[in-house]
Amino acid sequence: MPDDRKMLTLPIDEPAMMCEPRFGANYPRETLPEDLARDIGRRDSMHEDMSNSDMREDDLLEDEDLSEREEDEDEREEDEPDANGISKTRGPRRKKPSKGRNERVKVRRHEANARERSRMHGLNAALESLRKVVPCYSKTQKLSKIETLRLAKNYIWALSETLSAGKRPDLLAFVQTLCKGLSQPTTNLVAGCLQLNARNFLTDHNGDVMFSARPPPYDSMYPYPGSEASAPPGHSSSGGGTADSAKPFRHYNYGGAAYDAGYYENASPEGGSPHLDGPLSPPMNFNGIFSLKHHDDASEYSKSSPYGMRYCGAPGRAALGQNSMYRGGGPEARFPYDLHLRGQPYQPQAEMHGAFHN
DNA sequence: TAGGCCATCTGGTCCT
DNA sequence: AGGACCAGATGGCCTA
Repeated sequence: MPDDRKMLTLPIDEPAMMCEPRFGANYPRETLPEDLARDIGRRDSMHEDMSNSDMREDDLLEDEDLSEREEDEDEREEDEPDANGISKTRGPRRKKPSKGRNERVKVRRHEANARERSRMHGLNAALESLRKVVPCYSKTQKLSKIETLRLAKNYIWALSETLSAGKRPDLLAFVQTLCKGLSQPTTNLVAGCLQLNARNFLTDHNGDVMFSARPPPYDSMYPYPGSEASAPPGHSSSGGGTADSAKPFRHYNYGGAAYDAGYYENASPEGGSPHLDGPLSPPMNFNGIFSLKHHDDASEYSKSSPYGMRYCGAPGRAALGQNSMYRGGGPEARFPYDLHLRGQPYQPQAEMHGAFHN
């Protein structure tokens, strides 16, 4: 049940994508925002009725010096013998914590709480960054933490599969992979982002996603020149969908690698990562592979990453970005994606955004 | 009202 | 000693 109800008590500046701040950075008490300090004070009164919760540490240290003199008296009160005259406590006598020491412990506890809050805020900021680079990002309907992590794992796995296979994935199978292990609401969300009929998804008791009908084929959403001509007759996809809902699967030749059905057949993110050699490691910073983001503010998304990546239907047409890891090389270096600057409008992508907007 | 999700507090452990 | 990290506990908010 993703929601946007909770508000951070501490405003976090949007961290640069893939450049998270160190968690639990030093958070000295005196730099606490006013509202946070107030919050701490409120909690103090709530939990322990601490009258001087906002006392500064140096004040407390002063107080501790003063109370040091009282320690002897404190110790005298300690270690009273029981009815049999035997001391209740054995071993070295422990000093009863002085009042000043207690205060100092409380202050340290508050500082630790503030650091912990800060650390968790950093963690949440990182999670928010992750939400933005996995499919179906929405400001209004946020994925829960656990679902974000699951979807990210599936996404990485699916992209790795794409890279390792070096051929064009089937949209159906791609979404199938994305939805593995996700809750039904999240599956519906992903399906909604993809403009797939959620009824096509059937989550079995193992949490695996199955399909009862074939959603619009990938090629219908990403038409490419000459695709119809290259479609082998009678070639159907692995989706096992109904014939009436699916176009005939078009065999796709890309750089010598045939794009065929069953791309993710029997594949599961749980089964370990696909084998990757050399430069074909999972892309860490390439997002929007299928431009499936569900953005409320496209301009913000544009700022999040300097590059977008679009599936390129036409082999060889890609104008790889200067920073592309696949840049250079001969025909074998061709890759089914092309990069474009996020700031530059890309018509097909804009169309896709429209298509994926509910 | 139960359950899910979340933020926060807290004490323990490990490391520097 | 102090900070980072972690996990359990707790309470609030929201939805089905």
